[in-house]
Amino acid sequence: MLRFVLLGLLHAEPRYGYELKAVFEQFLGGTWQLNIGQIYTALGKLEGEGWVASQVVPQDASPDRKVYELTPRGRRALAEWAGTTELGPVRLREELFLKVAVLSLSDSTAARTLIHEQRVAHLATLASLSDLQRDPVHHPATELLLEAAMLRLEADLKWLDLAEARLKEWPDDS
Amino acid sequence: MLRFVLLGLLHAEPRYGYELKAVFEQFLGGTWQLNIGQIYTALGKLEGEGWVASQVVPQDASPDRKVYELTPRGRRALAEWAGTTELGPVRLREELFLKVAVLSLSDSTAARTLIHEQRVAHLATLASLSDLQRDPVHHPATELLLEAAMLRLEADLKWLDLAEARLKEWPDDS
DNA sequence: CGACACATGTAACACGTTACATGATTTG
DNA sequence: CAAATCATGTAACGTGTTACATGTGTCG
Repeated sequence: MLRFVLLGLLHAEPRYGYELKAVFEQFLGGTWQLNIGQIYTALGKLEGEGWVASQVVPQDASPDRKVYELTPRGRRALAEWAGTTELGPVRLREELFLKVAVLSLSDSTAARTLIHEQRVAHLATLASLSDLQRDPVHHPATELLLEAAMLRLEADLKWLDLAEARLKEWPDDS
Repeated sequence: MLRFVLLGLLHAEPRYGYELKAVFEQFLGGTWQLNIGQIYTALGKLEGEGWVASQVVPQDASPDRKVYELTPRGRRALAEWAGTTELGPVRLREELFLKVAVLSLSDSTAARTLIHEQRVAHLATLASLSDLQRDPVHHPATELLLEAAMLRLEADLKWLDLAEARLKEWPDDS
């Protein structure tokens, strides 16, 4: 996935690794921080598959840069990945959901505590995303991503309410 | 995460691997299918950490079973995992979001197509979850999980509408 | 000179996934 | 006997993550 996003960021113009890290993180609105090493291993793999080509560009006032650009095959791979609809049943691998569900099996008091704490945390996250959004620095696509995050947070908050109500209904029947 | 859910399922009563697979998948409402091998490697790791203890139980009418039960340390590890609130910024690593965002950079027509297809797919998934829900076979915790999945799907559908509207506003300014 | 930003890379790990191997017992 | 179900396991892979190593050029 990461590799395809890099591919997507290379679509507009050739870039080098160090730069890509910043572009990537900015594109994600800071919601996905990378270790710089990841960029280079990912680029190595992309090059191995013939999806990008590199070229060392000497620099006057800084170390040499290895600039990558999309190949035609890379362009095709990107289009194929991005154009593929997600089918099949949901993947329900969210820690929060599983924690509440598992806790409800054995210790509904702990479940309630977690719900309360998580609501506070979610509200704080929502607020910080809202602040981020107010900054008009972002690319339109980044704004979309931030809105996705907020909609999900709101959905999760709704779910926390629902979970709390359900826990009251079945006091303790593990 | 998988390991902790197994731990949670062992909280109620000791179980063996083959059984755990079925219990796990049922608990997740079928939204997380496992390869049987995963169970055994996970149990091996849990045993290595001293969180579960096993005991081979000979069987009359079937192969021997290796029954696992929670240790006190396992109980503590489970409580610590489940009781920990998720902090920090959102993790925005959803393929759908990234696909639309990446496509919007270069090919807003393709983005629109993806949005339409994904909406259809999401609605179908929502319907199948709704069917699943009508079956009253599930554990209350499983119902909660299914509702989480549905709330997220609804949020994602809302986002697809929003993304479509946004794409109309900025016709093509990569 | 030392600190810092710039720039590239490797090794090892964590976690989930798949494919494959092995064997006992029941049923047709 | 063959096939299906029950039951346990190993090896290898994919992807993301962390820690670590290395070196250049600038600025105070």
